Amino acid sequence: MSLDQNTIAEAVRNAGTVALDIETYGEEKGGGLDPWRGNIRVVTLAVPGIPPWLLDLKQTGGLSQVLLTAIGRALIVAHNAKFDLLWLAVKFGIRPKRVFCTMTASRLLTAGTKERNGLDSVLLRHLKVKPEKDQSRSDWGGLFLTEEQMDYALGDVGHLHELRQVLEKEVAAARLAEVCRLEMDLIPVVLSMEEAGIAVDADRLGRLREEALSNAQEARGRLSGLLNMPSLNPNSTKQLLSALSRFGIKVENTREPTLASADDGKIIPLILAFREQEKLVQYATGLLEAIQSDGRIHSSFDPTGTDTGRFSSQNPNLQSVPRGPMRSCFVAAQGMALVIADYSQIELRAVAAIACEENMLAAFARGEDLHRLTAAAILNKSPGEVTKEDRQVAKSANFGLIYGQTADGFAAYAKTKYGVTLTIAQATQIRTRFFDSYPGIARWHDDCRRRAYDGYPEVRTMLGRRRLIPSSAVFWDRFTALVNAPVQGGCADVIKAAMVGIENTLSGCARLVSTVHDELIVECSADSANRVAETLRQTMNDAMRGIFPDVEPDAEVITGSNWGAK
DNA sequence: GCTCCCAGCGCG
DNA sequence: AAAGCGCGCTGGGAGC
Repeated sequence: MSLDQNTIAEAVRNAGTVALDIETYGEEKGGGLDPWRGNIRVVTLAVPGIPPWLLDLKQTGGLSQVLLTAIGRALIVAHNAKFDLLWLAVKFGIRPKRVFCTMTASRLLTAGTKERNGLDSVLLRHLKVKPEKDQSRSDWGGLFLTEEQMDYALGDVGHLHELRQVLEKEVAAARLAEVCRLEMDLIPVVLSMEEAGIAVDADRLGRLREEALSNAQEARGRLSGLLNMPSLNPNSTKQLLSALSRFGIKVENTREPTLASADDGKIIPLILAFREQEKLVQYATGLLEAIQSDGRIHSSFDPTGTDTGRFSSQNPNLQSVPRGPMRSCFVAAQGMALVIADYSQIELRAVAAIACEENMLAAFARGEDLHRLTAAAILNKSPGEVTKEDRQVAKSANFGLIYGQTADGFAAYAKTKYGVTLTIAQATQIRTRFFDSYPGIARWHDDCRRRAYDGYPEVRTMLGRRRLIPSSAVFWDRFTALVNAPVQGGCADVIKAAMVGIENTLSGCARLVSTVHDELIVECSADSANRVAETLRQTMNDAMRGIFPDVEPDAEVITGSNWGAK
């Protein structure tokens, strides 16, 4: 068996590239998808022009160091490469740096559509190859592999080199080569972030959970007492609606703003309190369950998990952890520190650059607070007169109106989100003044409206990332995609470029542990924190300038012992 | 007992 | 022509 592996290793070295795929299993539920709990059963490998090899690790007893070294130095071709490479990193300690992920390339080509990007679909679409019978959910932990399993595992890997060639051509033809390069360079970075995970103070999180649990139970008890319904389940909107109606509170749904507007000072506050505490319990419970034996949470981050190019995060989702005490439970390991960095007002800066909005660009160049500037403009005040409340209104104006919000929508949002009551006339006036103050934004919206009307089929970021607009899309969906995707996607390009940049500027002295859209969290030794923070700030600003050269960047960094330090 | 969808809500 | 955008997770409840 080791002879076989030497032969394979030599072929891999000669080819300089290897396509690979793994099959995994786990005793626990979900263990087959979790490299910290499951095991690799099969590794299939292929170099161009030679039939693929299958290594059954129960037969070979593992992978030889020679083969591992060869794989580690080769250009890896894989479908969902991050998955396979994470397992190889955790189980064998190899971390290839050159990667071509066929799923990523396919996703870049299909972003915005409902096309599937599983290997079967992609092979069928690009190579007209029919899939083997799916064995991915079969038992890969058995004593012997079945013929079907082996055919399936080999079939997965056998076409990957050819697929890569075809995809690279299509990517180039679609002018996606630049964003494709970025995404491929990013894969090892994201993988090492997942492998690092983020440390959690389980005791602290446990106490937080207990507290929220008792608060929730108390609210629930008082609620059922007040309504005289011992069996009421306040999680059921159906039960809640009928209970409320019997107490004279007629509402059409039980969403938070609806209930807030029907506040009776007794029942409603209890419902809202219950919901809030219940939500905290849910988060805390999920996070506690996700802590691995190393005391850290290794979430999955998916760089092409969205239509716009933003990351998605799951198992658990680290991009929706409530602000406040829960974030303080995410900590630096012993002797380490966290550097928390975020791009200040990055979406507004991106909009200013994309729309060539001179007033905004000038304000950023002067280092001004744009929410304050907007407040002065829409409320017809001088910047010195702007109150905190004014600034809140302006903030919601900046974020809402830019993405197409109507006057009605803006009034409703200001009310529910900031408790600021506006008449429709006031909201309309604010909207008018906003676009008068920022004529570049107005022209850009006109342009997008025209394209939406004309059925323009795609929208791109400055880097070239593309979101296709399905021909079935109605006017409004087209318009919002046209104004939103270049901004959200452009900002995603920026933070991704920064993450790749960090590999060069900070490798060895710091490691990425999490990211939340405009925020990077880095862990480093406590005594290097200040130096790391400054390098990180510069790297992030450089990445921003690389993509939006016309606007002043502003990355802000903070160091501390936990995520709540922000 | 399982799958699917919806309502609701956390984040940027 | 429609009424800001982008996600993931949970529990309830319908349907098979």
